[in-house]
Amino acid sequence: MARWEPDARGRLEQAALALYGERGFEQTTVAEIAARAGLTERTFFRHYADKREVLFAGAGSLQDLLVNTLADASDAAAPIDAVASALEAAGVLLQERGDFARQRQAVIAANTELRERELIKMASLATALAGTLRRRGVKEPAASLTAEAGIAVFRVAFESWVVEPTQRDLPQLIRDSMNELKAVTAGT
Amino acid sequence: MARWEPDARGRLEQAALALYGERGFEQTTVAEIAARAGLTERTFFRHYADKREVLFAGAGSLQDLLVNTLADASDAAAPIDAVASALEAAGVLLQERGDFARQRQAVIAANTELRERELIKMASLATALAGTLRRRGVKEPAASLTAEAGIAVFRVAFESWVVEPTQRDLPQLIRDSMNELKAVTAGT
DNA sequence: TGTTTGATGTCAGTCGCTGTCATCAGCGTA
DNA sequence: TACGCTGATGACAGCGACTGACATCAAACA
Repeated sequence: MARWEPDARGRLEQAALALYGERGFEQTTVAEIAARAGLTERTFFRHYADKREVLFAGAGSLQDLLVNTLADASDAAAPIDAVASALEAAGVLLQERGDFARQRQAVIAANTELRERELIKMASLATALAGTLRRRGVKEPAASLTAEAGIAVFRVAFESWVVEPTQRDLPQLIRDSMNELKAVTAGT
Repeated sequence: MARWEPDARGRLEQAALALYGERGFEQTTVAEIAARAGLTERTFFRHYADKREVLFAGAGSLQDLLVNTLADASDAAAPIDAVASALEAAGVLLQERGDFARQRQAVIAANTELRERELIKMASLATALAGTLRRRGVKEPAASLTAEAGIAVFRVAFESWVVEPTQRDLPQLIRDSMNELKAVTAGT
């Protein structure tokens, strides 16, 4: 017989997403999240650094997927296209968790502090992509610019995917956005 | 005879920048900032929404300059080049306040919470630029992509300008970064 | 001269977050 | 079997960020 119910982290994440969605992020206390998960406030902070981080538990695996896909991309591909393929792989992952991703994004969009946290996670993705590009031989500032541009493409595509009523294909939206960026940066 | 010393906001900003630089952001309390400015903690929060915001008082005027410059750009210029000229104008402004900008940036770079705040300010700039582009007739998602790409260029250029020991010209760095982005997104 | 205004002070209170110590089922080991 | 160790959790005190409510009082105004 286990001493505690298993998967404390999962229960905390579920409780937090539900409460943030019902009452809003600011109107929810950490004590309430912990109580719904059958735990105490102190235990919440043993699992998550702060009240926001509980919504971003999956960021690490997304970053791993991005970096690994980019690292495995063909050397023949131009850096921007290698980044594009990595972004599409991330798009596939997010689309598989479609309902969860949309609910989570609605909560984040409703609160400025959560948007801040999301932005720094995106910046972390860009930094990781830039490092991988450098390991592939891309020099600075090309590596950082390619990575930042890629993340910008991803952000715009994800934004429209979340909002759209008709569930368009996220990887396709990413490809479209990338083509749009190329068109927009092409000289007149 | 004035009832209070004038320029409470300016004194708070100076005190905050100095203390954040000396002890670090986390090790500084709002009460200490207020005391150095000859005020109370409560008054600090009447001028700034939170402990971070005191470092971003100039963000509004920077955004105004960006938007106005973009709005006044020649209709003949491609959107990305109109954005580039606005970014260069912002670069001139920052370069004029060179020492202050560098000291401020060192403080921000040293703390994650401050980097989060800076990222959302940059995102706000991108949103404002995208709106101005739309008013100039650019459609979505081209407007958002152009704005986001422009901010990415600005971020990379500003980063290297801050770090560089030799004080290269910031507007020139922005032009170089923009050209690098165009090269990087050009098809193979 | 009386009134209003606006920036500030004072104080109490909530909540995010941390340090510290106690608890106790399960595990390995003698 | 008995014993000690481990690791996840609970309990509690405390700090600092931030807020609401009320008081103050010089300056501007009627």
